[in-house]
Amino acid sequence: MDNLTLTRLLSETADLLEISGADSFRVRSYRRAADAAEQSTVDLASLANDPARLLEVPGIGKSMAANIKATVDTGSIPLRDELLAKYSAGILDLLKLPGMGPKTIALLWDAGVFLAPANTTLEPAEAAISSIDQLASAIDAGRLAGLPRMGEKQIEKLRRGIDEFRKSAGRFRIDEAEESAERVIQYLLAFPGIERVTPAGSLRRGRETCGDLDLLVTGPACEPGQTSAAIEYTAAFPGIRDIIAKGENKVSFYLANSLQVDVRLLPSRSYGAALQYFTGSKAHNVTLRQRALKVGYTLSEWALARLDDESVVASETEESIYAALGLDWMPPELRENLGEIDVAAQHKLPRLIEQSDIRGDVHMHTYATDGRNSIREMADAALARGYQYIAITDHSKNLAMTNGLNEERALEHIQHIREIDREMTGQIRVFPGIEVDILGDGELDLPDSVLAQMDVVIASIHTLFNQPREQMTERILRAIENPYVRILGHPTGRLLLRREPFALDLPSILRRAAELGVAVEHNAAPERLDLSDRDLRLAKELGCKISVNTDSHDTRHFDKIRYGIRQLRRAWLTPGDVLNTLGPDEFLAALRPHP
DNA sequence: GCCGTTTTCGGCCCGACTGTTTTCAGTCG
Repeated sequence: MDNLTLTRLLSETADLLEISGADSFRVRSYRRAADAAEQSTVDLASLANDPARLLEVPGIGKSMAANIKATVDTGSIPLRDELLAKYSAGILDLLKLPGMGPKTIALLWDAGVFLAPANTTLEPAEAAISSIDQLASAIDAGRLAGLPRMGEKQIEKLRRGIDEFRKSAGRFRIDEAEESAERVIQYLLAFPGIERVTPAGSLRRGRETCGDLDLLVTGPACEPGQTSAAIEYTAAFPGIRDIIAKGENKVSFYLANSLQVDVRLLPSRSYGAALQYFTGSKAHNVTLRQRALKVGYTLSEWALARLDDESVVASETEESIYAALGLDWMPPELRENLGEIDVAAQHKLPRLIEQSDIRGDVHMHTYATDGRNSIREMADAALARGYQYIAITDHSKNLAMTNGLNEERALEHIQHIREIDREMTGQIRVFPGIEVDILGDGELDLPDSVLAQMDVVIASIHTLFNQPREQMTERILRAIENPYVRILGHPTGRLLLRREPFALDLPSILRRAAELGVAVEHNAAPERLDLSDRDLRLAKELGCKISVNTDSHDTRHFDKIRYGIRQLRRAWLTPGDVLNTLGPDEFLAALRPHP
């Protein structure tokens, strides 16, 4: 039972409780426990028989500890099973529909919308329809009309929501969301009277995916009473597919790619409060507001104000709000309620790693294999970025598809790399390297005699990634035992939103890598970002060396480093935690020594 | 269901928008 499963079970229990009309604070405690499981770097299930340690986790009390134990023993939570027996599992999908909350589900449930239709002669495959499908057919059959709060518009909203759900269930990668945001921002800035547009929400916090886009807009056209022109202009953005809502201060719509965008117009005097509020995260804001209450203030998206006479204490900038609460300003990446507020109160926030700290990139390909540029072109592009070193790490022979290097070509390639390195003396170092493939049995596909010539040996899995978990784990553990391996490449193989990560026992791998001094790569490409912020925190806790690289196949790809950096920041990593902040000689010296 | 510098009981974050409810409930972030 991993934390992810536990998180799902706990939050499903919370959803079901809410539908059943349970006490909202009881629901909240299940959600808090789910959050705790999601964020924890320790496998909570492994502590099931150690209640004392479980109870140390904030949000876990006696009942939750018992629930966790039950999940280990039975694979589920008794309360969840009980509720699922009453409702059906598919009912949880309904919560994903816009406008559909627990109360409405309960209403529809009581009205019998989800009872199996009588007299069906459906084949079993067709009979197994989801609650969403049942809802759709209930709408079509007109069975919602006449129910309380179910007017024409409400029903139409549900119908649209179902279409939306079927078209794109899910989140958007941060780079895609960023690109969409940029288009809307450019459009908005063209309006006279709009001065500033700032993305808030998960995009500002640098999460790897975004569910929707929050854009905060300010300027003379956003002052109270003056907003109608700007609202109409916003609603006329040519990329809009459907308007969801249009009010005095807010327009919500779907873009053609189904990304939801919320544009909010704000008076400049509340800009800081709004930015703070809409940046979140929700958990961070809840804790912050509790803190405000304790000192006699109330915090909303409009201002931090005194409770007694409602006078405004701070509102124009985030800094002033945090300062009024005795806190240092916090980078958005830290605002996940993982202790940042306490640390900010002690004025001990770490100096997070920044893109400008990065002095080299040691994973990239050239047209010797599947890259698109030469060694020299890659080196020039890296130099133009201000890097002090790179490593050329083309593929090895097992990846025939990429024209991977065999022994002979690999040795030849090294000579070319060394030539370029000499040519560029005094400008940038170019290290010879290789991305060697880990075979199905954990062996590498090039002999040690070749690897011994390389400064940077990255071992990565490229094939057979569907092997069972134990086998995949064993395979990587064997590979990093090879004394020439200095970096474990894209360790989880995750391709965000396209493929599941490898099935792996990542903690065991990280632990062993730390023992051996093998660095673990954080692949910075947004479609990879293969170590989540939680994985990165674990890697740091275990004392792993971390190398952040772009795996560039093209000179233009170097810029992807920014996504990797944001993920590192979300994991509270400082320059000292990441090898690439070192200079060229120090970087090589920090890697596992050659035998 | 959790938690404690007022509390082992009695609290637990806040406001806007929507649709339909002529005064407010539900959803959302």
